[in-house]
Amino acid sequence: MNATPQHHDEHEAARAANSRLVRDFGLLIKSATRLEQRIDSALRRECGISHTMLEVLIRLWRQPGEEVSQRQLADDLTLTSSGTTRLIDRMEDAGLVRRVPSPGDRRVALVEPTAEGRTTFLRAAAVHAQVVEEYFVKPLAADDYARMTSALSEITRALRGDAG
Amino acid sequence: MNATPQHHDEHEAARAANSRLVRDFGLLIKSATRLEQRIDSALRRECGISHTMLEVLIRLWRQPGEEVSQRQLADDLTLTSSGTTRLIDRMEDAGLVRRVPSPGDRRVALVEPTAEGRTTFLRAAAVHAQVVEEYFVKPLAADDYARMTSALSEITRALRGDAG
DNA sequence: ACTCAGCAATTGCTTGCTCAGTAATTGAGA
DNA sequence: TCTCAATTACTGAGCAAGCAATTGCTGAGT
Repeated sequence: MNATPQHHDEHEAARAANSRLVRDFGLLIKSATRLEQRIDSALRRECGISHTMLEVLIRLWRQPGEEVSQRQLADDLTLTSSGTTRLIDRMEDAGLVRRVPSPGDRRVALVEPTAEGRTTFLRAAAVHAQVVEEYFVKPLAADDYARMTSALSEITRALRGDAG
Repeated sequence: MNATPQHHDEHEAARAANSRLVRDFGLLIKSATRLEQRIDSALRRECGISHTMLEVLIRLWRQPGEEVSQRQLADDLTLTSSGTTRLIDRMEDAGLVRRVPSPGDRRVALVEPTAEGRTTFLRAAAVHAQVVEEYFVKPLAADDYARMTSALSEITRALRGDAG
């Protein structure tokens, strides 16, 4: 046993790296990352779109008839406005959505799905559901699933609470 | 009420976008993404490192004395080997780690933390713990927290199970 | 002993994002 | 009515990741 400051720090570092908190939180990040990667590659392979694009399409059909601006999309997807601009560029090029000037405010561009966007969305949603079912629902007992989603709601609420 | 195929598809699309599965899974991705962003920006601001770099440091102190290759880091962090190469490049430039040729296999580069890496890690771990405590532990009842982590273990197990 | 399939790390190129800065438009207060 | 701070979208530059191809090395089968 050596009691130099270095040895003390090494011990502290090992403690920190193996703490409960670190381990558990790592699990959350890792599961989410891997799940998203899995969905993304399935969608690219089978529908030619990214997971982010699917999230846009989901948002566009959340409340049919609602006018959705890029700003709203940016907020809902946790993207910057420039990221959103270029995402919509790509989706427009792919024929999935179109930009329509807002009648009420000439600064905003509303985003609308096209007919092609709709058929792609229907296929993509099926792929998405299949992967989610397999790796999110199936591994969990029904009880755990319910608790998990309520816990996640709490977390997003806490995060939304303050700025940053 | 119009019964054209288009109307049927619109209805299907709205149903898909509002399904339980989609909503719940979106919650998981969004919480994880936002939490990670929050941690990343706190770490950059207060310690000058990214969240990914912290994950490397955590891994390096998981089993002190263990030899860790870039390949192992890549697997544990869910990164490609090229991504890992450049990540370690940056960390080496920042003085946090150093590459050491493996004595047993001249293909592999072992990654070791430096003294500076250790002090940075200790500060970063404190920042990390604080954010995790605030937005992951505190919003959850103790009971929910325990169930959540066991559920996450199940998910990672399911994901690890098959290739992908 | 030699070959060769396979693995570790690296590099060039591409993608998808952020940040910082810009231009047009809006709406609230003097 | 006019002004000006805030807001929307967009653009250029930069960064961190992935994919594909390359290099150097290893170890198993002949």
